[in-house]
Amino acid sequence: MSERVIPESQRRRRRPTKQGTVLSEQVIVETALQLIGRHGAGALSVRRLGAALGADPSSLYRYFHNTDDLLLAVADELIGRAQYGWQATGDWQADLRAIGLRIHAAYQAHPQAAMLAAHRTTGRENEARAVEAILGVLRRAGFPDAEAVRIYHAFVDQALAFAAQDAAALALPPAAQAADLAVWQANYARLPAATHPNIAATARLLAADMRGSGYPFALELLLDAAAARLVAL
Amino acid sequence: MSERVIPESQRRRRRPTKQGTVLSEQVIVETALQLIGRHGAGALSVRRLGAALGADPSSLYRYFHNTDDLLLAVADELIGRAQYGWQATGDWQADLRAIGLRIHAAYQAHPQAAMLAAHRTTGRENEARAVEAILGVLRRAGFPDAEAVRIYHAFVDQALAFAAQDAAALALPPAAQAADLAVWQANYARLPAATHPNIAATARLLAADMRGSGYPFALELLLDAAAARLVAL
DNA sequence: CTTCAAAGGACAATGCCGTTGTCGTAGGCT
DNA sequence: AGCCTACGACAACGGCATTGTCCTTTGAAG
Repeated sequence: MSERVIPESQRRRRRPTKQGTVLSEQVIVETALQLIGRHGAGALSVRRLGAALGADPSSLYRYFHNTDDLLLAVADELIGRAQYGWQATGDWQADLRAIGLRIHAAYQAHPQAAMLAAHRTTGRENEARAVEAILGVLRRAGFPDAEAVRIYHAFVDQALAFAAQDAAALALPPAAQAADLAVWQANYARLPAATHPNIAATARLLAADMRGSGYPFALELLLDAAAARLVAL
Repeated sequence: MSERVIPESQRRRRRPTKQGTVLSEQVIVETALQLIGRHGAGALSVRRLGAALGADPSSLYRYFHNTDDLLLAVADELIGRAQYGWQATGDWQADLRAIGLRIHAAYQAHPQAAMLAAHRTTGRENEARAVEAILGVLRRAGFPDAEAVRIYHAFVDQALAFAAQDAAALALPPAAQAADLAVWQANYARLPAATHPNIAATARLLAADMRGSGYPFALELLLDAAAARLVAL
């Protein structure tokens, strides 16, 4: 076979599938996003995507080389969505907080794609725009260049790392997801004070706190520490 | 079949496989780590693991309920290795710094496994020991329980999230790894000041800083912020 | 209009995968 | 010495991504 993919721009024919769908990169990517959103993590397989589109699974290989290729196309869409509509306010802490939470939220909306996207440097337009914006906020806040770069690095890596981390939790099969949670609710709640005094003393608090993401608070700590450094200059 | 797993502690018989291996949780987990390390994360399948052990794939189900269970055991092994030989010093900041860097280092030693394991709550022995130790450091430092738990959450998730993030970079094929770096060295270095003034102004610093992990500095910021909160109590 | 190359959807097959029902053997207790 | 059953082995099932091949349909050229 060697190669059956034709770039979207060079497509001339549009032939409907047996069930009447007219395929295109756009339609496939959007359906994939819907599939992930509606039926959770494991739902994205070539077979199921084909079924959702009303097309034979193998037909998708006319549009993407393989599943990774497809997921990258989906991921590309996400990078843009994280920034969509953001505007600088002039308050650097508020701005960074907003950017951090936006990145986190955008990726949580599509956990499957997030896991792939979060640790790749694309060097493409949307990424460059984000780097530029964050560096701008820091430099305008008064951080010297070297310090701005260090904080940028910690800030962005932390946002992406947590995004991937929390996405991974969401992308788990429901059973495993429930099991992970149950560990805090049941397992740790029962450890005896004799062997695990600190866990026993805080079990209730742990079970409550570990339900959610650690990111918002971690972000707050990072912003606090950065502010302290700005003052100390 | 319903249930064929017997807890390691209650095992009495040790029957060698056809090829002579004597199975045990330990042997299986260690072989899994080797397999992942040598042939990549994709190499970990029940079938291949069975082959590497000289046992029928189905035999592993006498030791683990399913692959996820096995993966959790591998994850717990990594957590155990991170703590091996650690001792509290009484200086809470130094202690947390040491634990954080140890976790990070232990996972970097097995990048492929780290990617699979870093997102999971194992509920197993080594994890409980780590939770207990970290909570102990924070409570002894004087943080009230609720605050200790919040900081524990941020601290541990940050360590694991960065561990997974940096592991993913290490686990990339060398070519892709080089390409990622090149983005900072070449791509961003060439963006014109007209469109990306902040990147242009810091390109050299960026290229240098983005080579390494953002974790050590992010950890420092977290510890600084926590210390400030302790003082403010 | 008619023609006709080839785009692209469908089918079938390949070789993975995790998992489970079942069987027989041998380990170790009494 | 004899029994029970733990546990390794075998075989089979259904689902996965991917690919070789066929054949219908498209749409441009004449």
